[in-house]
Amino acid sequence: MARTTGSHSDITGPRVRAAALRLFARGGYAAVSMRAIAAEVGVQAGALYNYTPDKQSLLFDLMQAHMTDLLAETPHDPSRPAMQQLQDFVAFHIRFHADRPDEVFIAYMELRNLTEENFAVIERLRRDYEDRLESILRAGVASGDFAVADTKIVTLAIIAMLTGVNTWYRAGGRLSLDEVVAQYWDMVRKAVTA
Amino acid sequence: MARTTGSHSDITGPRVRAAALRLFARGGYAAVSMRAIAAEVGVQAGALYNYTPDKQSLLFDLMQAHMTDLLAETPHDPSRPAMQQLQDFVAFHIRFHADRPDEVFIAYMELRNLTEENFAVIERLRRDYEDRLESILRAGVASGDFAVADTKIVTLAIIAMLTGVNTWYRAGGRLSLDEVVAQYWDMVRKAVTA
DNA sequence: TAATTTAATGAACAAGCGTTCAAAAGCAAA
DNA sequence: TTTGCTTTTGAACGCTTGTTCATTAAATTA
Repeated sequence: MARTTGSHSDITGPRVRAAALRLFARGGYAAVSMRAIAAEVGVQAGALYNYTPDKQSLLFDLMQAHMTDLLAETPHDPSRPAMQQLQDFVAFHIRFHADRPDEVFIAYMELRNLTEENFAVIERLRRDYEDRLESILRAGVASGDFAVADTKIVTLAIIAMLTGVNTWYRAGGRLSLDEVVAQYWDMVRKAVTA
Repeated sequence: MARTTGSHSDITGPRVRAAALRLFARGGYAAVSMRAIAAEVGVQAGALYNYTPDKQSLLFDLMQAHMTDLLAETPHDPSRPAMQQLQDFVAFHIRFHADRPDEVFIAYMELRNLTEENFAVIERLRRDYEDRLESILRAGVASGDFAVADTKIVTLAIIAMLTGVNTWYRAGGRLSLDEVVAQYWDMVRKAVTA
């Protein structure tokens, strides 16, 4: 009994999500039709509704999965010095985001296409992630390692700067990811120290 | 003869652009219908076509006007020390963008909804703006004022960081724009010096 | 092989899309 | 008041949208 009552195909389901991810990232949620997603999967539009209740859930599930992964993988070790925690965070953020350009693009561009309830959920996860960084900054200020006047502003500035990497970085380009991480860490380190 | 043959209303035209700007910024280009824009202006959809050949031109004209304004107002005085040119640039960028949240939002979010030709035009203007900053960084490196390994990366990092202000800054909030400018200048200055 | 469950089809739905255009309305000059 | 031009209307066009559902096909279990 490999197939349980009520279960759906374990092949088509992931392909639907993958197609939605690709197409949403390239064309934008509003501009991508269910028929276009179905065509990418090689199926008729009606079949998609075996795997998602509606188009909105398709978007929301992608964004929620991305944010949940992000939070689950974020390094977190308060026992380490703040400076090293910050370095770990910078390296992690750049690498994690470089690995998932489509997810990142959607997470930043399609917020306004979420329903009010769904938006609140994603926004909360985003804030949780920001809080991880701000905690590090506050620890560094407390220990005297960082010279930061307003940890909230610096948090947002660092995240904006790091996420900006995704607008230009391409694997196999002029710079390796190691070099990118090193350069950004150099800027961040200098910006938060006296 | 206040009205010249072939001219269009000088009242409705600007209102159409203003409505398109507002609605595109709030809902996204693809999700905003011509009928919605018309309703915002208080007119029927057909009337819009007295002021724009099509929806695409409405978007393109808004973005082009924004980028042209940006470039026209960017401070540029190579005779000043690089450090002061950079400070001027940072202050200008933050203030200019804070004044035009809708235009900025559209300019960053709706690039993919431009036709290929229109995209090339906007992309070129964006690159021109980046080059302004990179010129300042190169001058500072040449004069020994800046310690920057890769001016291209630092250019993109600074612009991403500064533009990020628009995601959270609201007039009348916790911080004045002067304070925001001061904090960001502090970070940028430290990041580009040894 | 027969019975049962799951997955996909393909047509249909009401609604909305960008755009066009003949007709009507509004206004300035003569 | 009449003439001529500008602007708006309102209907219509062909097409696409998200979603539903009875039917068919396929695969699994018995």
